Amino acid sequence: MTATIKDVAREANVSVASVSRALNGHGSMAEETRARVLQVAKRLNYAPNGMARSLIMRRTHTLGALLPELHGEFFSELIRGIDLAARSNGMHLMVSSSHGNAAEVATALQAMRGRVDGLLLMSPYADAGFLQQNLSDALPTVLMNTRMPGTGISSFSVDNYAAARAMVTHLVACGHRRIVHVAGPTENFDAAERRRGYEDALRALLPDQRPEVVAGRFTEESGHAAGARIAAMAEPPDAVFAANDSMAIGCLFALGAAGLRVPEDIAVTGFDDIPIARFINPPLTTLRVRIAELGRHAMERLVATVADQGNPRIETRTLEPELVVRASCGGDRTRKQTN
Amino acid sequence: MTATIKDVAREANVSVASVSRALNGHGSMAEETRARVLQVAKRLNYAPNGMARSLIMRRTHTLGALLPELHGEFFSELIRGIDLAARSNGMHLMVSSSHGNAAEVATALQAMRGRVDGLLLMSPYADAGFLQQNLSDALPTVLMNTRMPGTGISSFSVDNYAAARAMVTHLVACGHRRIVHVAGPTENFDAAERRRGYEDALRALLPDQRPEVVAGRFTEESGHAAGARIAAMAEPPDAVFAANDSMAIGCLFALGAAGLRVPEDIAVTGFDDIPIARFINPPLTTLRVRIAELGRHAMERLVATVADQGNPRIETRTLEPELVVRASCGGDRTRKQTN
DNA sequence: TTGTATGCGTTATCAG
DNA sequence: CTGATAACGCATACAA
Repeated sequence: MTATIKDVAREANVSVASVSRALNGHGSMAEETRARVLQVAKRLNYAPNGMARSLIMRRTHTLGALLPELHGEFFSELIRGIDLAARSNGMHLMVSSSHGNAAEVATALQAMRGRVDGLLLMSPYADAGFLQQNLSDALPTVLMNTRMPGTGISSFSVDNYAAARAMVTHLVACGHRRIVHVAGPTENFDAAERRRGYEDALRALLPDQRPEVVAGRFTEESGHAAGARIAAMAEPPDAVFAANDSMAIGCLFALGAAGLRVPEDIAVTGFDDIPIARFINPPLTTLRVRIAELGRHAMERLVATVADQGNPRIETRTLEPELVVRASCGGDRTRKQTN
Repeated sequence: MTATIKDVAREANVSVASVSRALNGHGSMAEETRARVLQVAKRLNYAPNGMARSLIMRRTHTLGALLPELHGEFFSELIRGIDLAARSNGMHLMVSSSHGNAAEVATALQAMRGRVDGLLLMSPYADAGFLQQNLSDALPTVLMNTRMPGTGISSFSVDNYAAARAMVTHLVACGHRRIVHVAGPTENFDAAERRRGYEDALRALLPDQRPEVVAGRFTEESGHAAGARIAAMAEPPDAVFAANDSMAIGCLFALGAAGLRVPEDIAVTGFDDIPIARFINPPLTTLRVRIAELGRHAMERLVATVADQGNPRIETRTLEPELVVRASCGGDRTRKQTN
């Protein structure tokens, strides 16, 4: 059995109160006593029980992160930022994943109660009503990329719509006419926003072109499959805008395997700017979302909210991704089009 | 304030004991009472406090994972497996990272005490003595890729040495003579084993060749830098064996950017078979480590150990990575060498 | 079937 | 400066 505070007290011939004082540095006590207690504690390899401590202190020193998934480069980056912020603030991190639908989020939410001081929630599948109903207002919460209830909750999100429009605008400016969109899961809010941006921009800029969407699931595999389908089209498009980089990369390889040259025959662009995008060949034009930074900011806000308690300042930050043009698409393309 | 068991008891006109019974299904009670309690609990949106529950039950239903890092495709895969096993066994997951040295591991170990039912530890920087001293034998522990204390602790690891030898053997069989190794961090045990395998195999197979090692840090960036250095060598080698795929991929792009053709001029191979390796072009020959599966197995063992308690079966599994040959290197290469 | 009382390990309040 | 002792929220042996 692990040593408890009582064991230390007995061995050091003091009360448990004194042990607690010695360890936490509260109150004043004889230096001699303190030294003895500390020595015994070390000898017994004593470590305070987190549960008991949390129970009375009403602080678990743990922050929860409810994410739809843990897997893939996007979440890897996100977790990096989250972990960084948590750790640098002396907080533990509890992660929970695979919330493909609202019901699972509800369950996870319940399970976190009394285990964490605050919650970072990213749930692209839950709507405002659900959140309104399931979010305990006793538990400090920060939302990420989630349709916000509009009130009382800090929220960090990416302006998917505006960014998608920017990408389409860029492609059109490069002279592309038939631009296909490889979409994310239909129930996913981010995916829906990106698609909406694509469709609106296309209709506004190229009224004679009909938006054309190929389904994907945000994974490399699904991007690969989408690429294969695109390459097999009767008349392949001259540009592909994938809803995220993973799919863009999968698509890239599929198109290459099918004999299409990128970017000469067909341009491919993505969304996120995940680390691998820097190295991929042919170069990938994409929309840079500083994922890790976004996660870190959200977590920092959560820490502040937990610390403030009485005075929770609401922060709503919307980040517009930055267009990163890596593939050259200017001169040649335009000329080819105007010919 | 969040509702407690007392609130439910008061509202339902029963004792807290009855509420507890109703919720946990223990003991027998009038169906009518149970229904009333459950209804009140739902109305009050009551959820048991995890801390208090853990304190008395002596089970936190939480498993801890101490990893050197959370970032990158390798850990992304690992976490996937870990999370999968934890969740499918109804366990919460607490992660802790960035243990670049033994001291940090010790701190993290302390912090986990009393917060988790069991620990999955991957610490390529800690040695047997350290573990012997810091691992509480009260806390079920499973080791991953860690020099084992040899006794009493389940351990799952990759046979880095044998795999590295296999890779060198393959390269030599393909006709390569000057094989450079891009190593991982020197203090990292996995990295050291892979390097040892490379050196031993090279000395055994090609006694006239001197092992040549370029430093790396397991990251894509460091692989890229290593590739640049290799391309700049007076007489570039005809093969590169990187200690992991991330570096191999970074290296690949750097070599390509420097005008070297892969695999015609120089072969590049890696270690891990991370997901992206399937799509990369030119194809990457690598050593497949079923990372997610390894994580899942380790976690399953941990769950079993936690459940057994009195009778902890020790399981030591060593996984030998499988050679995945994606790049063709047979005919041409051999001919070129023999000319 | 139900309620009372005790304890889990800790911190905090109050006397001494 | 130190030691009892009461919480914290919950589960359970025991009594009713």
